[in-house]
Amino acid sequence: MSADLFKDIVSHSKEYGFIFQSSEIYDGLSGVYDYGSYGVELKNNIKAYWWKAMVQNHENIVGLDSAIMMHPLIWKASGHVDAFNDPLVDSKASQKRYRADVMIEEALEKIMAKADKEIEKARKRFGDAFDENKYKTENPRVAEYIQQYNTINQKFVDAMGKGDMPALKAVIEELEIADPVSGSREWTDVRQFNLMFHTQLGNIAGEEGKLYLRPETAQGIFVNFLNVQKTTRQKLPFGIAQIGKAFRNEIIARQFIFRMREFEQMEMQYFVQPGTEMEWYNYWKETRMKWHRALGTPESKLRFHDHENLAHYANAAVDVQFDFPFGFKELEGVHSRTDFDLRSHQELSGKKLQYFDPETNESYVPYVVETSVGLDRMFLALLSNAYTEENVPDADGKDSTRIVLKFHPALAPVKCAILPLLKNNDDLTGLARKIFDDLKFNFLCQYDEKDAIGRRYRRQDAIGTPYCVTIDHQSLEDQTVTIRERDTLKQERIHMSKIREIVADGIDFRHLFA
RNA sequence: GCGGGAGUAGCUCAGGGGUAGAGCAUUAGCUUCCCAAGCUAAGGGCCGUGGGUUCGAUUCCCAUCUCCCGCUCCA
Repeated sequence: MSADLFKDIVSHSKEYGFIFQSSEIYDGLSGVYDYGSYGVELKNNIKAYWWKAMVQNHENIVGLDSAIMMHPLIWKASGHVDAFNDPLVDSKASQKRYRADVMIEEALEKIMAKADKEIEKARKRFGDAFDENKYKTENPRVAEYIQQYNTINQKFVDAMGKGDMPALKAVIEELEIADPVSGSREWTDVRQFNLMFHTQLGNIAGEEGKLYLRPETAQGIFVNFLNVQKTTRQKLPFGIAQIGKAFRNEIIARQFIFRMREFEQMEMQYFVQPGTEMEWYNYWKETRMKWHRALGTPESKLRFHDHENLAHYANAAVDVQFDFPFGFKELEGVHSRTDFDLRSHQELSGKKLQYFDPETNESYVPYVVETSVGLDRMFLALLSNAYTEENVPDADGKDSTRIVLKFHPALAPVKCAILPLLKNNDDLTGLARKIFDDLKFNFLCQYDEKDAIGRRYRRQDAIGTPYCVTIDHQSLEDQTVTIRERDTLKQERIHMSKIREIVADGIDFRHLFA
């Protein structure tokens, strides 16, 4: 059921120009998608809503658009170079996947644990006379454990240092590591997965010119922290917001635009006085949830999910999850990032990244609370939530189905369709054209005279247009038109001079901030 | 990446060893004053791609690419 719904949404996205597979005529490019003409409108509207909520409505949050390409040392400082080069290995028996380095470390710890156990036993036996160092070298069993640990650990460290995957596999075999699920010792080759895409600067490929495409926008904010703070004269706490592309070489990109290799983030880093970070963490957690709920998304489809395993930089982390057709998944992350990033950059660059607090008269590295929404995920969440198949009465009053995208009017790609009731009447089409030419300066409108009026309404429903204005014979006499509301199908006859006001009010972002 | 399923018109799909169909959609014309209307006509597919078997492959076999489901990962 939900799998079918998901397929329907994917088909609808293509058929109505929201999302296309990248490079489709060349068989596509895995995990990359293009946004079609209505898709880009929706996406731009989501960005506008976020930017208004974050930058425009907070005097102490300012924008930034940092470059995708950055100095490679930034990714060294951020931990991405070291922390996201995972060697992975699969069990052939159970097909379970494991981190090779984690598995080896665990096996090595077990060996050390055996040695420690022997030592503890001996300590109890010999009491005060026990000489641990002597025992370690002279007891054959303990000495062997330690010897084994040292030699294998050395091989492990060497292999990791060189990125030698076959050597890692050899270590796994030497340690006789078995898959905990199947008990099998049959492993695939160890493979390296690099999270970041490489590219190079200049014409000559070499270590010096090696660059990464950013895997998150946040670092562009951190390295500009002082530039922005000084030029905008901000005092703590204050935030820097950025919307931009990021790239991750995902092991497996799946579920349509949910996990893509090229994607877009809407991030805000909020710089706070150390010690106040949890206060702000809670503030942003609630504030961001309100932002999502304001769009009319049912409460049952949004929830918090606390992180149990924290990333290397965080001391608290929570996801805002949305109930996608394939289950509850992360939509946005709110993270307390401590001073990890700024401190790392300060150390590696040798430049001070500190804030001078005039109140306490001291300088310190601020703590950071991050909010990070996946723009593409937001798009998919809105699309999933908006997609509705429902029965409505047809011309004879019988049931017919329609597919309608019930976007919040402020986010809908096209705001208003202008429809002359008949195509073969110059007076009707002429007046409709005049209305269209006037309204098009205010918002995205569509003029459509093709096909029966009912079909045109359905076409607009399929792309989520909130208002349809129809020009009929009465319009020629008294300058009134009918305006149809997408969700209720209700029509109201209004004077044509009122159209702009009604549509403008309906699509006003203001309603999202009530 | 592993296992399973799928790829035929823009969309949803049928078919089948002898170079392809339906419905909807699209375009044009006529008709029609309000929720997928009717009539007429047109355009659009080397049946995902490459190889093999065969006199002949879109159909059978192999490989590959892409998508879906599960496992796994997710700053």
